[in-house]
Amino acid sequence: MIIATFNANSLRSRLDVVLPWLEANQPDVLAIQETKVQDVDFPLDAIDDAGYRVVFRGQKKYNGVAILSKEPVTNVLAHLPQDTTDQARFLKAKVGPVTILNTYVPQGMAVDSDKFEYKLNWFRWLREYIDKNHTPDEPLLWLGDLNVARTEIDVHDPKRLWGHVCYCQPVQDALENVMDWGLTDVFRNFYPDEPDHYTFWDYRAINALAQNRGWRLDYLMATAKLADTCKRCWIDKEPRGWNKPSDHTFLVAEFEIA
DNA sequence: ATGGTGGCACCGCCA
Repeated sequence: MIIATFNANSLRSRLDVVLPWLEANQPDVLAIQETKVQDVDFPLDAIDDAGYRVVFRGQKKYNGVAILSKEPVTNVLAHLPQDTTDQARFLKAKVGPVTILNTYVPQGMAVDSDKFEYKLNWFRWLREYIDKNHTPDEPLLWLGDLNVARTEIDVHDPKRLWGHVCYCQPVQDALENVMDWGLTDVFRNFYPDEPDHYTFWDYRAINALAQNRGWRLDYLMATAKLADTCKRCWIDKEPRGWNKPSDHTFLVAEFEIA
């Protein structure tokens, strides 16, 4: 079972990347963040033609999440109950035995902003949600754009970037607190202590991708039961068919699970 | 270089 995650920065603008990637890689599941499309305008036909079922939750202009799957999807929940602002950042679905929590965690804007406080709260709400509704012995996968670089090897310039909303002590603590529930960083399991593995390159910075000035902000966080079945995990930097400067890329894992 | 550009929907906001 191949499961992937991708921040699209507008799904409709990135169909020319997503559709060929689906065709070439045939994942069982692709979780997408920042679809940036209202549900009424979701590109259902294109996804259907690619051979995928899809559940989604979007809103105008910002955020938006979707889960594409070859197999039927059940147990769908389209908002994090504790988050009363309802910003289309959370989508839960079950595919086969695996519960998938697809999230677009708030970026946070600035550490002294209300949005940063919202970001920290968001992690707390997620921890509360899984505490109440799941157990660590289930095959569960929390994935998506988590907007946190976990450690100094997850950013290209840790000295300069320390204090950024995606790389500072409060967000690292907030993320680890969710992981403490019983989740493991699947990619890091395969490449412990190796720097220079990134999933995001800021397209506003000149040559960020070419010089690998990136961040690791996207994750597959699995319970032990699921992580133990993971045979490989990789960041797919191949789909450079972007007609615009790149942003996030695909993070993929293969699980040996029915 | 503490900037930059792209996306969406509106006359700016967010990343």
